[in-house]
Amino acid sequence: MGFRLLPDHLNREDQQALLDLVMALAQEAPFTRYVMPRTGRPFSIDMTNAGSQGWIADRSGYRYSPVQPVTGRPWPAIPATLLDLWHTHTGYPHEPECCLINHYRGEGARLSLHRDEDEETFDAPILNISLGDTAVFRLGGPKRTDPTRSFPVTSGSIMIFAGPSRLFYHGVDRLRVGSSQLLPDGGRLNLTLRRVTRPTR
DNA sequence: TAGTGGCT
DNA sequence: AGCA
Repeated sequence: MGFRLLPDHLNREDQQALLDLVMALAQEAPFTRYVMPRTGRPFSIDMTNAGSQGWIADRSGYRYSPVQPVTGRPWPAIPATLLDLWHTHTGYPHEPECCLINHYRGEGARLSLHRDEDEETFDAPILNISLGDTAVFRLGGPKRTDPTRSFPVTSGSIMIFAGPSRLFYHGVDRLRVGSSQLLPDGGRLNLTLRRVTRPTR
């Protein structure tokens, strides 16, 4: 089905280096708690982005934006380290345009079952990197009613959603708070690298 | 009808 | 897993 989980793939130094990059990015593009379309209810996680396109949400819907909606400034560039990981693990012949960064601060932080489907193209895989507390992850199939399975995703783990799994439902049920000491204040960071627009060739 | 990146 |  094209889904791959690489448990504990990144060593401690690589994880720390990525954490430092994220903290630097967050100085330029602050983490924001978005609200859900229609209901206006807030998410339980904070988000920011790097890249030419950033994933955002507000009462009118989900979409990609070239600027941070609060500051109006462009997102910072995707660091070379992450571009390297993208090419190594996806083999996709074009650059990713979005690195969505989700910050799960602790108990109660979750992301219910959904698909990444706001992109113009689904040809490119999605690369997912976990830092910090272990997440109880849930993976389903192409329909929301398909059977799901759940499994822990630890700090330094990488997931690749390629082929059919690119559009599989997935989510985070909860954190195992305190399972990692990587983040100074605990919690979990998740980076998802995506191609947003269809490459012109 | 579909909601549904949520809640019970 | 089912909901409304």
